[in-house]
Amino acid sequence: MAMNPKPALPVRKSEGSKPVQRPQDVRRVNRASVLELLRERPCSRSELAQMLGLSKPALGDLIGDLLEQNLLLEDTPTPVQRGRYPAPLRINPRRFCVLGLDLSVDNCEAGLYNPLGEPLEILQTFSGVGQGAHEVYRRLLRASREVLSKASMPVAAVGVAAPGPINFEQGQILAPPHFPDLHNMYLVEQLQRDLGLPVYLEHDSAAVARQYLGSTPAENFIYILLHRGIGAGIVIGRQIYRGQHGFAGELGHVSIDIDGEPCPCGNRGCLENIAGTTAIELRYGRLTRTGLELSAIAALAHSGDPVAQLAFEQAGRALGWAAVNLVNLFDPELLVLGGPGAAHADLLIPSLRHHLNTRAYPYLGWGEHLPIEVDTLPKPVGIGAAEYALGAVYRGEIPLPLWERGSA
Amino acid sequence: MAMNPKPALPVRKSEGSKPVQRPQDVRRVNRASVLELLRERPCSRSELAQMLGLSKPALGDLIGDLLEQNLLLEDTPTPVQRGRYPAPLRINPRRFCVLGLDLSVDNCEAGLYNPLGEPLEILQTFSGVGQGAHEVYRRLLRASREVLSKASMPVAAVGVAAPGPINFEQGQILAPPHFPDLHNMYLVEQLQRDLGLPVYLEHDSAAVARQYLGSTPAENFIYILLHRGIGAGIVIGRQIYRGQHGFAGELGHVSIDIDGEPCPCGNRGCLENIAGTTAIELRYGRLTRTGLELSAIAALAHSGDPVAQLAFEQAGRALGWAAVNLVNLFDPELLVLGGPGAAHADLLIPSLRHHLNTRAYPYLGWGEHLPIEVDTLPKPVGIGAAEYALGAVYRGEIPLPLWERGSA
DNA sequence: ATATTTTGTTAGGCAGCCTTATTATATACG
DNA sequence: CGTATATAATAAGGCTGCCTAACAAAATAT
Repeated sequence: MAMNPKPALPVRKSEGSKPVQRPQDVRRVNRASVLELLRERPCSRSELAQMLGLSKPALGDLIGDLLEQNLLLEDTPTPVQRGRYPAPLRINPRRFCVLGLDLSVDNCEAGLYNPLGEPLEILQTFSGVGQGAHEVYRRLLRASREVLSKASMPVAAVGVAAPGPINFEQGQILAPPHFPDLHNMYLVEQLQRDLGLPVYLEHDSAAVARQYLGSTPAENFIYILLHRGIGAGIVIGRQIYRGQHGFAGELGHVSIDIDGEPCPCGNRGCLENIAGTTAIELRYGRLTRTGLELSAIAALAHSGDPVAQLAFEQAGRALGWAAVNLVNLFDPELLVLGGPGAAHADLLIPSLRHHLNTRAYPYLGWGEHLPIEVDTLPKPVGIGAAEYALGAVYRGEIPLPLWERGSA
Repeated sequence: MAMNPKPALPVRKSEGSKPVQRPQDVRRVNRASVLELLRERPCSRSELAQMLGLSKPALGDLIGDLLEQNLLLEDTPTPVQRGRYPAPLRINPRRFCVLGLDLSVDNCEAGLYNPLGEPLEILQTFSGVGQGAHEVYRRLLRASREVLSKASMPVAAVGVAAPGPINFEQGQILAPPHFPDLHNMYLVEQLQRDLGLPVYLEHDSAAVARQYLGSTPAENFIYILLHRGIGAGIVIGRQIYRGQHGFAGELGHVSIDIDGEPCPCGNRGCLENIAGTTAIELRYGRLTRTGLELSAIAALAHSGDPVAQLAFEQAGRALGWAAVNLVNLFDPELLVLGGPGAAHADLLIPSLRHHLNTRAYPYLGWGEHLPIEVDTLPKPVGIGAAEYALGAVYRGEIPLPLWERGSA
């Protein structure tokens, strides 16, 4: 089933920024802006109008639509200052929900999220790497159905994050190096058929970056996802950049050493063979002839073990090198470290920071001033996947499921 | 004069994509689209309507505006097929012109360009590196005024390309390593004052990329500018990406070797110290104890000199390494080589291509299929600078200068 | 009580697009 | 030569979505 030669259904391209060519598109744009602002915090009509630079009547009209669709709730006005009290508007957290899936090498996760992106119900299991496409997909579907059965509100869409590379046109996973079961799987088509919902597929690293957009005002940043591999979610103008073939951000396969060790990917000296979590474990293992897991090595490093510290330091140094190059190429506003490796960011950041401070193009000390944030959110990939689905609803790409009038 | 502590005039941010929030903005967007299409080739109203996906009446109306402003000319209908002949519309090449300036290390160039970006008049001289900010600016201004005096149509705006880094907010050149005369110069403010025209400042590498946009349909590509330094113009969705501080694309200071030679920029193993034109000259010089210029070395390489060939091959290999990393990070659709170094692209490309083919993330052979084009346009930087000014006119950011009615 | 301030709505208008119908200009062909 | 057909461009009327100006509502200040 995973090997269908061709997809039959039309496949949704996600995050498609349609051209703005007519007045109706303006409405779509403004509607999405309103919802994005309201995700941050409740606002009154006046406040929204001012923030967006639109007139009060225009905004009132727009809000009217959203209220009618029950996407927003209007709370009772609360005292603020003198003058009529503003009526706080907020997103209706019970209007609908979305399903967010994370299909990673060792994690198979299905979660329900409310319109604010908050988790309602999460089911985590193993993806079953090495047991074949059929089995992997079966687990994913089973988890999805189980979670869906618990939904207490209509489900609008599904977002799924998977390792790249991905063919977005066809909704097909191509050839993730550490997850051969998925090779050439038409994931979108299958899920759409089996779940009967619109499905949005995204890179895992793009998904986490998408998720992080919610908690940062940064316009241009790079989210470095540290796990066995290393991915980069590239955000430009608050848009995820995917590349021509949906392939951008393979930071793990950037070469740090032109004559380095060959990597299965074809390149040499790939970053992820030096700074990926597996690489850290292997390095420590080679030095000590043991086979500890990452967290154990981190614990040793914290308790002063110099070899364990070295293992992390070398990874940090390589990441620092990568960071310098990213800065000189992208000039981002922010770097974010996330994923399993980021749990031990305190061991990586000192050498990363040192490299960045001393080597990034030094004018005005942009290297020194570049903030590095650590994303500690528990399940960032699944949330990111859900965000894609949410975004589609916000942009009005998906017809909203019906709701029972009166169920505030 | 070049050291004004603060700029007084409001400085124009160039290429600012204003938000689309109201119906009028839709017009602006569609107007710019029409003009971009007509730059490629003359089209009829029907053809334009179909290409843009707009209705014929809407397009007719828009064209009416543009004709009224004399920005377009309507030629006599010519036989094409049966049915009424379409009236070809084209951009009026005599409606206005723009000034394009290139202030590079060894090139100081002022040119007039018509609305199609075609050069009308170009004056090339030396920038006077090492003679101080005052002298450099004097030369630029003098060349500008001399060229402007030859203008036979109203001048709408000025575009100027300079080496980075640049502070775009302030219109200030910061600290180009090879051109200390320019450090901290408020170029935009001075030019606006001295020329009395709106001025748009851009990186040299971004400018050439902007220029190349005119001759390629590619959405996402990277223009690699090979001169003493190496710059990258990053184009995403047919927009130049500048980075948070207008600093993106410093490809020359990406490190190819974490333990390589120190570079004045603070990093080690910088690409431009291996593959820049100066680096090639130096490498050949070290090997042969001579001091030839690049073109002489290239001539020797063509005539079979193995040392000269090696000097280019090593640069090509480093560029290939960079290309692989760019592909794995950006997944571009196209790479373009331009600038003085690109004149000898035939000596660089074989090893570059080899590296790219064997090492880029191999799925579907995207490395192998990635086209590499060589930009052979004679003065690409000046044209690129002019393009920025043209774009501003097309987007309607600049009030068009008056014209004498009747001067078709 | 009355003035003031702030929020939100109503009414009327403009811009820009669409659809449908009409006019203009050409070829094809009996 | 006249009519059918095809294509281009315009005209008329309508819808959407924004704006401004005026107004109604709801609170505080005095």
